[in-house]
Amino acid sequence: MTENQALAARGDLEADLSPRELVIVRGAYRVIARQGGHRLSLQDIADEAGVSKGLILYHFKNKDNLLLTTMTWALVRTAERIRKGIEGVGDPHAAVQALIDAVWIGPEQNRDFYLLYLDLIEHAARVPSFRGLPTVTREIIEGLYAEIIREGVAQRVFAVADADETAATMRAFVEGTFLQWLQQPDWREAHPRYRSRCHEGLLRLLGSGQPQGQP
Amino acid sequence: MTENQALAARGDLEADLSPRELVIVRGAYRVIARQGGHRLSLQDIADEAGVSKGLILYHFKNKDNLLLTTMTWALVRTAERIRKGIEGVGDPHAAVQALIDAVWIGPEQNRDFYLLYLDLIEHAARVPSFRGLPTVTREIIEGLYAEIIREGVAQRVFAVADADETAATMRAFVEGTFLQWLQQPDWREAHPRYRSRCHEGLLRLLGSGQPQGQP
Amino acid sequence: MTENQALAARGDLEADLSPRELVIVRGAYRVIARQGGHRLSLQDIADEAGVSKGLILYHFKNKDNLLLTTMTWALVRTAERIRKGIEGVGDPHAAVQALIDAVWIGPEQNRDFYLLYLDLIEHAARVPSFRGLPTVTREIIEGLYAEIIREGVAQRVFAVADADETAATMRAFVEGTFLQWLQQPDWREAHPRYRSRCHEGLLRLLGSGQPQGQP
Amino acid sequence: MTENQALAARGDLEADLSPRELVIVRGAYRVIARQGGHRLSLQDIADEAGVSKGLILYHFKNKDNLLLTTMTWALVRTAERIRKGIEGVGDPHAAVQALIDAVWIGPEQNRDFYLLYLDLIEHAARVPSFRGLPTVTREIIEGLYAEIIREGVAQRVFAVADADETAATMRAFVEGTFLQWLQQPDWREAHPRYRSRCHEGLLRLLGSGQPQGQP
DNA sequence: GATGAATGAGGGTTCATTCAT
DNA sequence: AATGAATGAACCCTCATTCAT
Repeated sequence: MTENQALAARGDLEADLSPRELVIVRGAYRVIARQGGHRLSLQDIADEAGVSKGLILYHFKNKDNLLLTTMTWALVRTAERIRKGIEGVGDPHAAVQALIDAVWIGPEQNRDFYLLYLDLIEHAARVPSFRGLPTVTREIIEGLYAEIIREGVAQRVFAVADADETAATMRAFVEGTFLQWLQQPDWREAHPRYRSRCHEGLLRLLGSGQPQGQP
Repeated sequence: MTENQALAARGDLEADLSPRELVIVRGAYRVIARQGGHRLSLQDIADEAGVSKGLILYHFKNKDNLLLTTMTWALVRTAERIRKGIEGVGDPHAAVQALIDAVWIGPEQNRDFYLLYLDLIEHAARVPSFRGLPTVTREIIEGLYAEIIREGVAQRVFAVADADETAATMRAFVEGTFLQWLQQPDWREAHPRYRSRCHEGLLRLLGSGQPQGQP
Repeated sequence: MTENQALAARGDLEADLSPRELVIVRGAYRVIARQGGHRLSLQDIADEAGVSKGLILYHFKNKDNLLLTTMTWALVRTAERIRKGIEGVGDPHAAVQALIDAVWIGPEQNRDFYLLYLDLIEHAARVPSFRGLPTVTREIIEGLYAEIIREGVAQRVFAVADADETAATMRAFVEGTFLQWLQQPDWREAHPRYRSRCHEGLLRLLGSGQPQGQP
Repeated sequence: MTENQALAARGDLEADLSPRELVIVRGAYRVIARQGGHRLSLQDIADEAGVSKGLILYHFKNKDNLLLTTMTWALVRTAERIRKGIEGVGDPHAAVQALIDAVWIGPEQNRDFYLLYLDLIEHAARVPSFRGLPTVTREIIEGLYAEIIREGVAQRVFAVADADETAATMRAFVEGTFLQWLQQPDWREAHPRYRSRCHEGLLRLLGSGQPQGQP
């Protein structure tokens, strides 16, 4: 697996943030995960981050901008984690396994991130300044998927006609599965089950699943 | 296809709403679709519905309750529409086609509904009174899917081990596809493309897709 | 003296204000007079008027609009008072006297009004929505002056070439005199002195003053 | 025309200001002229002057003090300019002409200064530390006027009983004329007209105007 | 049933001022 | 001398909710 372009281009976002700004962004991330992108006040974030409300606006100009920065930061951080998880894995099936491991890391972390992700989509649909985010996300994530697919196709392990198309399909399925899981009242316990279901579904979409109900 | 239990149990929601309440709920639905479940005031809804702000609270007690009612109404209405679309269709492949037709009805309608659906998930994750909604939705929708699957398996058209498990997988894939589509800047034009992709993905998950790249 | 057009057109401003709005406007006037158009908060006005802060914005939409309404109200009320003071006075010299009496009514009232008037000019110079106010004021006030002048000229009491031009000059002088007076540390005691000076200056500008230094 | 006492006493204000302080005061003057004495932040001034916000407070202790210094500086600078314009002019009529030339120097400059002057009066009326400013101004300006008057009376060109009283009247008229002019929507084009009107009014107040309407 | 005046809590934002560097 | 990060008070405004009519 080689370096991903779009991700690399964004990989230095942390470098753009001063230490103090990172503290605020991390606090904002925790509060968004806990309360949602709409049910939070700057005071909540200030308290969580241990700074004054004024300082947040001193660094981020306004609330929307802080939200945008925080969401971008979370996205990039997550993509980076996935990228590291699958890089250097040569065997396609092992790569899919590594992908699943990198994506389904744990109930709390996944729930935090995907609730924020839904907020992001909602914002992108209605607030102009957030419009660009989904495209960036898409390129990063689907790029990672496509690399796995191409490698698998090259090794004749996966039967797939169009790598990019299938990457998009895979992402749809992964995120759809998270959507279901988020809605489970027992999401904590259900995590491994959805994780397996996701794994199996991916293999099936890659034309590599074992036909069910056979020995 | 027989009557769905969970849906039937909720099918009389409209009967619970007085004509005046229906006017308000419909107005609320339009405003939520346009502005999102958080960026709306009771005044916005009152204006849209052509009633006074006081009347809304007279009928719905408080804002959260109106939101809950509106989301339930939208959910039930949509499920009912899908149910009608596939009932009486005997051939499994035709049933899948009918399902796709009933679900992917049009860019504007789909966008309105799925943005509201994201709001719903977000609310369910954080507001106690919304907690029950996803389970109801799940039973309704996956029940419809399962019926199609069972019929297809009975006719030996679909190769599927566990109908309920596959129904859940299908729903994950359908909603994940909508999630992708929502994020497209050109969602209006992209609608048919995602619709096809959804159709093909479903067949593949049902063990009935044409192996790509083969005659 | 006949009815003034511009004034009459605005004379029903009070009719546009509901009783509650009048209470707020009166409170706002007192606070502006005391603290200035910039050093006041909505809370100050709410306290002065004995209403809640929310009610002010319910009726006036925003602070600027309340200020604009209040200034217009003060202007119209003052113009009306002057108009009433001089109407029906036939003798030109008596009319000038009546004008002085109507304008220089008392230290506190004059100070309140002219400090607000300065705020008004400052606002008109910089806030677009206030731009129209000075023109209205001008037409009302100078119209009153012009009527006195024309009557005096008709009776061959005043020697003036252009009534409108002289009206403007008179107003400049009256307001300039108030400007001086406002700056007096002992404005309360100085009131009669400036009043006299204003009276004499007016007569002189009307070509009717006694040449000073003569018996 | 001899040296004016009050002016001389303040004439060394520039000497009190370090070069850096002058830069700040000049910047503050520009910002006040543009935005008004209330609608400006220290940051605005810092940006305009090209220094840091901290430096302003280092030199001027607090915002009010900077405003006071800036207004005093503008006042003294203007008075000085007028004094230079009329000094050495022996003929009374020529002196009045020189006064007009020195006072009505141009639309932009006049507007900047007189809007600041209104701010000054407003501040003087309400902020204790500004209370002394108008008296200083008065002594400076009226002193200049009085000198012209006394010279004209000595030469039997002006018919005036009390030079100081008339000086005050003249100033009232000049400033009142500026007040009118400031309120003109077309103040740029109206400048010459008001300038003439001011000139004629002054002559009339000095008992030297041509009786209008006579050959 | 229906309206809309009225309230008050809370949120985002501005900004003078302080202070460590 | 000079900077700018940091604070906190104050402000305008929004809005769900109450209630008299």
